[in-house]
Amino acid sequence: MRVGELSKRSGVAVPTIKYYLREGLLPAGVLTSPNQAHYDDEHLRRLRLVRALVDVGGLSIATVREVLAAIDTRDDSLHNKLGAVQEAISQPSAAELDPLAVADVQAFFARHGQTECIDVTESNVTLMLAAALSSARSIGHDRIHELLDPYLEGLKIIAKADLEYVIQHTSPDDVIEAMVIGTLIGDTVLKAVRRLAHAEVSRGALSGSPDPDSSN
Amino acid sequence: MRVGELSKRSGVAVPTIKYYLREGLLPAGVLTSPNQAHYDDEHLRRLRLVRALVDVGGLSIATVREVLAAIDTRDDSLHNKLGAVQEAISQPSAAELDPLAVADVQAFFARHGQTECIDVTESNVTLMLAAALSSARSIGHDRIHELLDPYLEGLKIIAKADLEYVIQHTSPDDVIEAMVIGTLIGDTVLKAVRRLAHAEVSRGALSGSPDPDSSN
DNA sequence: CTGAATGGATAGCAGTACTCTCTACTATCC
DNA sequence: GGATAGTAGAGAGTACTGCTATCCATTCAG
Repeated sequence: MRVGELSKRSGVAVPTIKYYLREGLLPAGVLTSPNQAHYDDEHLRRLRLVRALVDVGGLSIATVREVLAAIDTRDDSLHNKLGAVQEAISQPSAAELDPLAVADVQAFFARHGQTECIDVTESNVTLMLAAALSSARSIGHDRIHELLDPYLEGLKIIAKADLEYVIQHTSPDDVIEAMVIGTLIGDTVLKAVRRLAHAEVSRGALSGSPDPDSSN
Repeated sequence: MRVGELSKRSGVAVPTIKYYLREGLLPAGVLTSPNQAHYDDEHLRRLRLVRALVDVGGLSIATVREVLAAIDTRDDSLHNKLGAVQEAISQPSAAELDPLAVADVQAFFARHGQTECIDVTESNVTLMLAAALSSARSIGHDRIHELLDPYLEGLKIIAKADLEYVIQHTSPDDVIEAMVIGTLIGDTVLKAVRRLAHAEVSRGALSGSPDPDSSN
């Protein structure tokens, strides 16, 4: 198909597709003549992936490029690839780290099997965690780290479901893509469902009248 | 204190503070003369809150303004206030909703006590959820809704921990602020811990050598 | 043959979050 | 009392992002 059809089928405007081509988010089509190129279903698929990363994941164009690069690394183990993708989609805030927050993270790791001291700056994921705890501390919430263990407990259930989903519903070729999408969409879904859970909980606990009629 | 000291104590540059004042994120100080104003600890506190919302929550200035407005509504029940804040911090993507995704959300509510049909467009939270499921569907993941129930199960544990944290560590005056911060920082923490959980899980399941040596 | 579409390139534009500059002042130290 | 530093308020300017618009030569479709 040509760019016009690609645009129609994906719902992405032609100039935007051209922009993505320029930015390297989309591989160039096969040139059949100096000003005619042919795009296939892989392009369509990739284009939809880009849109999903941007729309659902809220990723910047630069981050999308990193994620795609990680996905396209074909000569690496799935585990390493997933790690690379995770690094790409986990951009920590630039704020300074509170050493106490770093200690919180290290203690958390120590509690859960990590025997030796870890360096939180080694991974964006741990950095993100430490940065979040730092921010909490900076505004006076120095007990947030107490939430880490219950969070992990809940997330074990969630991560297990994630894994099962990926295993059941994707071919090996698509595992990484599914993990990215699942992670990003899952983040959004988790956010939303957590808010619903909060609302549910607050209905009983925080309502104007101290009415202990409910739930739990 | 004057703006210079406010800046020093908060780590926010004076021009930025002035910008926040202009944008209504920070109430004006008490003018002691035409070009002298006095700021107190409440300003400092609010300023740090703004920074936390921006840095940790990744909220836009406009969204921060909405959140603050919701927090400052003093004549409303906590539950309603929390709802308003949640609406403010839950900005769904603008993409079109897939009716099937909407049905997924409705089915989810039906499974969990909501007897009558809900209108997903009535709240940003449900809209966010439906939008995420729509995006998933648009790229061929039409089974993501199967994750909702396990997610809820995990999130019940998490939300309970959230509630306990808020009750134990905050005075009634600060409950809403703590919920906002806890929600936003919690989102980030959840993201990070979920990624760690994925890494943990993938180490066993996806490693290059199909080595069934581990875990669960 | 004609007109729409295409590839490729460059320029422009709207939004965001500041940041800079300027004009009055005021406050204070010497 | 004068130099110096700090301040309020307001508008313009900046850097970056993610498109969008325009242009041109070419080419394909009818």
